[in-house]
Amino acid sequence: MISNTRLAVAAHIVAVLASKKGESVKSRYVAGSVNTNAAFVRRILCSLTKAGIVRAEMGKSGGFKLVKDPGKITLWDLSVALGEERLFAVHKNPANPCCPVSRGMKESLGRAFSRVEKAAQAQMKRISVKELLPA
Amino acid sequence: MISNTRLAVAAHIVAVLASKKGESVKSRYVAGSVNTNAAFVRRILCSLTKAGIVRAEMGKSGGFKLVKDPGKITLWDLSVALGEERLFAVHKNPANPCCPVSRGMKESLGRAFSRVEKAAQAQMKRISVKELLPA
DNA sequence: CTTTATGTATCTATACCGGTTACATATTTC
DNA sequence: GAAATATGTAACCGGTATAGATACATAAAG
Repeated sequence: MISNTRLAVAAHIVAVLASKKGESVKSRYVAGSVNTNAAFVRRILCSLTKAGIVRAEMGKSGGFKLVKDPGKITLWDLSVALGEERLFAVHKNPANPCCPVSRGMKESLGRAFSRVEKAAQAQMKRISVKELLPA
Repeated sequence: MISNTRLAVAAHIVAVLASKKGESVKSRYVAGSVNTNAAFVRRILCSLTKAGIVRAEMGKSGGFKLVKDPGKITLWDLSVALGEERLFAVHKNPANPCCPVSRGMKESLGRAFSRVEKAAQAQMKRISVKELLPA
């Protein structure tokens, strides 16, 4: 049902920063842990920076460090930072005005999906990055 | 977070069948309500048929009809029928064996995501197609 | 036998995902 | 001040998924 892995990668990235306990970490190092390239990691780190989860330091001897306590950064925080809070998509085909079912369907689906997403959201708020770290 | 709209379309399709109260409905008619083409609708109806939610009748004067009570067909039933029960994806990059965080990350993420999916699933089981129909 | 439905394969345009390169900008270091 | 090296971000690319469209074999009714 899902397409991209950005939430997973974001969580991985933050976990790496958390494991360094506030030290400055370079995107290249993080990329090594995720096993991807540094530019992709920076793209995600950029969203996290704008969300105030991470601080970026420019220039030589730059890098990234966590701003918040890893125990207080939840999966939901990351989803919001990435702008990916929706779990379902409704088709965009225009409703058929001749069909009563079609007329109300997209609104009904929107409400139904919102209920499910709300339940998921509640759970995501209960899972912090700290729980992803090795014991 | 989601890419495809098959669950939404499947729900729409079943709602149309439900509104016809067990009568046989042609894929072409359903396609008119969803505002898409009949082959796409049949592709989804095929999954629903295999899942026992719908019965297909071949040949001239063929069509589709609901097998189950619309009040007993849930969003979760449809997701299972479509083989789309996962909401999140973990990146497939191999773990970096030198990094303790990386070593455990994919398992940790799998567990975390499963918890969220379970919450979503519980909610999806509580929403039936009947609730999507106009009052 | 003709008509007309489903089942399914194939083709296509579009979009997205993630990898990659490149380079402007910022900041430390010398 | 100049060199070195980090982030920020745009641009491009190949792979893949989505959904639309056509086509046709198969099945059943008339």
